[in-house]
Amino acid sequence: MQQPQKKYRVGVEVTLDVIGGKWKSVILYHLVEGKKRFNELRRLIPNISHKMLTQQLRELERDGIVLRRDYEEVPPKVEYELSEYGGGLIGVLDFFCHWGEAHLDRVYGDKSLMLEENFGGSGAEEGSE
Amino acid sequence: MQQPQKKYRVGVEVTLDVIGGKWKSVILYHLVEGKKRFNELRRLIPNISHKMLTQQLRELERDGIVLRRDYEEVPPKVEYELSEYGGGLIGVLDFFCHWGEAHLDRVYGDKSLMLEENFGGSGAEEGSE
DNA sequence: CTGCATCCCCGATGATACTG
DNA sequence: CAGTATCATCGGGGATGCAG
Repeated sequence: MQQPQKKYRVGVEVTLDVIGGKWKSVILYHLVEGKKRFNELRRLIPNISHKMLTQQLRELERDGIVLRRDYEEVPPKVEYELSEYGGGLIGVLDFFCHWGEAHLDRVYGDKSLMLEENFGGSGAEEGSE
Repeated sequence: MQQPQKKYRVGVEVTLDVIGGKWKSVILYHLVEGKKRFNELRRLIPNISHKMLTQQLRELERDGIVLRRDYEEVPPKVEYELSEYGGGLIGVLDFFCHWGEAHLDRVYGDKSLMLEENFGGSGAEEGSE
């Protein structure tokens, strides 16, 4: 979805470009729960790199899916949230989550075996607010 | 979705692995219309390479999304179609198509400018049948 | 804390050739 | 016509460093 010159043959391709990246929908999935700060998202998606998160957020922002609010303070504080337009994708994200779990269940018989355990259960929360 | 060892954090990731590839959903989109032969799909998706189509179809088949029927004749004749299980994705595929077109409209004001024109209009059809 | 640029590697993808 | 294998390439994405 970078260059307006890009041509598509079917609407499906467009949608995949917007939310189909390796991380896009995972980011959106977490934003459905509410506003999230940059590092908050990094903790929620431990496998994503700093660079990727920035990049994907930029694209989602450019496409109008998420809103970026910069509090312009020091230290920097930025929050990301689903835009109203992006809210139209919640239904699909929910379906994805549900379908994916059911698929694991169908294929392996026990989805719980496939989902990684929680990573930050050690109470490393920071109450900077 | 190759190795059963792969771990996921959220169902969303699973779904994206199954239908989120660059071509998966486009292939499925065309299969919604009905059975399609291999080269028929190649014509419908002119930008996909022979190898990619084969590979993606194999994965979709392995995941139970599409059914492969080999007529075992010469010349070879193979048809692909959406499985009953894969049919559960039609709703999403339809949504993707619709949402994608609306998105182009929203972003550029005229989606028709973005969709490539049909590719085989030069009458180069071969009536081998 | 958040963001941007650079370098670099590896895997995804395409081109080609060969088989049934 | 359909499938497989091999090789070359391109770009996605990770690691790192610097800036505000």
